[in-house]
Amino acid sequence: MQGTEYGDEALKKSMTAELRERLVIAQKEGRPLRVYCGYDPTSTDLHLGHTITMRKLRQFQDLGHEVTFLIGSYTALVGDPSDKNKARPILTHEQVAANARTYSEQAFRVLDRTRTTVRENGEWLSKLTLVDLIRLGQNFTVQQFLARENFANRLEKGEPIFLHETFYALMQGYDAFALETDVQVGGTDQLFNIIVAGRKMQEALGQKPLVGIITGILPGTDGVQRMSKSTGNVIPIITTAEDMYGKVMSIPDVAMGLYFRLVSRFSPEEIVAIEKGVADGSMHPRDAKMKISREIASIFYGDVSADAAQEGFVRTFQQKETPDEMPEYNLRAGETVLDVLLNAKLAESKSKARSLLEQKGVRLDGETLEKADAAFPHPGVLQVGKRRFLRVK
RNA sequence: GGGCGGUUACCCAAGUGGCCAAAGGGGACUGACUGUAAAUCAGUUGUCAUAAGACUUCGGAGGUUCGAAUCCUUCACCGCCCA
Repeated sequence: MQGTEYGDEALKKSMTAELRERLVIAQKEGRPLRVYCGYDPTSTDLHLGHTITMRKLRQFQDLGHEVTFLIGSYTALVGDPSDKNKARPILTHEQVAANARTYSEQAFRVLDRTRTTVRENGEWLSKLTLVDLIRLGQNFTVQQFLARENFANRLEKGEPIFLHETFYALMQGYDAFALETDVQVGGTDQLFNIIVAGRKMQEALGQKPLVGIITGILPGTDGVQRMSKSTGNVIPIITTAEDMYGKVMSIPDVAMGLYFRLVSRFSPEEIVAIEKGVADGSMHPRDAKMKISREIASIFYGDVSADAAQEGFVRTFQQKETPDEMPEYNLRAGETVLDVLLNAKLAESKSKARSLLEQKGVRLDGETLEKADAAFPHPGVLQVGKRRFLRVK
């Protein structure tokens, strides 16, 4: 139950007890637990936030249980209203299919490919008839939905709650039934979908209600809002060790604890020791953050790449040397400073490029460039702001 | 189906005929300070133009006016109340 976040002690206790009980039952029956977590293919990239539940799945996997990586091909067509102030845009079949393709491949960065079943909930959800759906709906009341925090908030603010959004929980509950789920893993935003919808649905359809493993939610690089592509604060899985290391280094200190607990392999004792060190001043918070950055880069890219990323980071940002690797740009005859900034996509418009120059945010080999319309002085390392570099040749 | 209110830039939100490219806040970006942290301070934040200025933008379309985010018509969408 490490790294879980139920927001309610009683629920945590009962879930812990039920999990124990379920393990005993499964052992008697000589079968592993059926564990799943669903991921809606709403974008092409998985990010660090997704990996919390994936790591939980991995733990079950390593203990010999049966894990299903469920792609919410059908639920993505509806859009989960969880933790959203607004209704999500509805995706088309084509978008969902395209996103789903890339998902499982990324997931195997964490999951054991040979022991993972990948399924899509379209398999069973597409077969439900309207009458089936209505029958499923008989197990729930409007009040139960209105009691949910996010719906209640929207109701109070006079914002729309669309009828289709209520179907999402039903669909997810039906997934739990279709997979004969023993254990479902999900973030706190999934509390309702798992604990209310999933369990109730299973009970109504004659199954033993599942045990919910509810994990904490990882804040994004801003340190406050949940990591999500639409917020623009994600650390993607598919990137480079350098990028991943740098992005973790840029999170605010207050978010460090959650990163340690949710997405690292450090033991609770190690984490407490590090935090104690930071608190009593024996460890610089920067060094603690370097630890977690290296750790995360290492999980996805291995120790060698993680160490290299760390070295590069220290050289570039602590010793202010130019990084070894950076994008390159071939200077063409007659190009001005403005042209280069624009063509290399370091600025999105001429106005923006000009203001970067005015604000002394553009340097060539360490020298501040100021004249937008002057010919580009000479090949060298162009730096925009603190972290963007370009080798102009 | 009826009555009322609403739709403004990345987001929230002010503006109800010229002083509006549009207050304020958030976010983002740049600089200072730092630990590529936070906080703080200063600046930038529609496009084009060295500049003067020009052009596009206030849900869509049309109209009134010398002049519209602001008035009128109409369409679309949202909320509230009534049924």
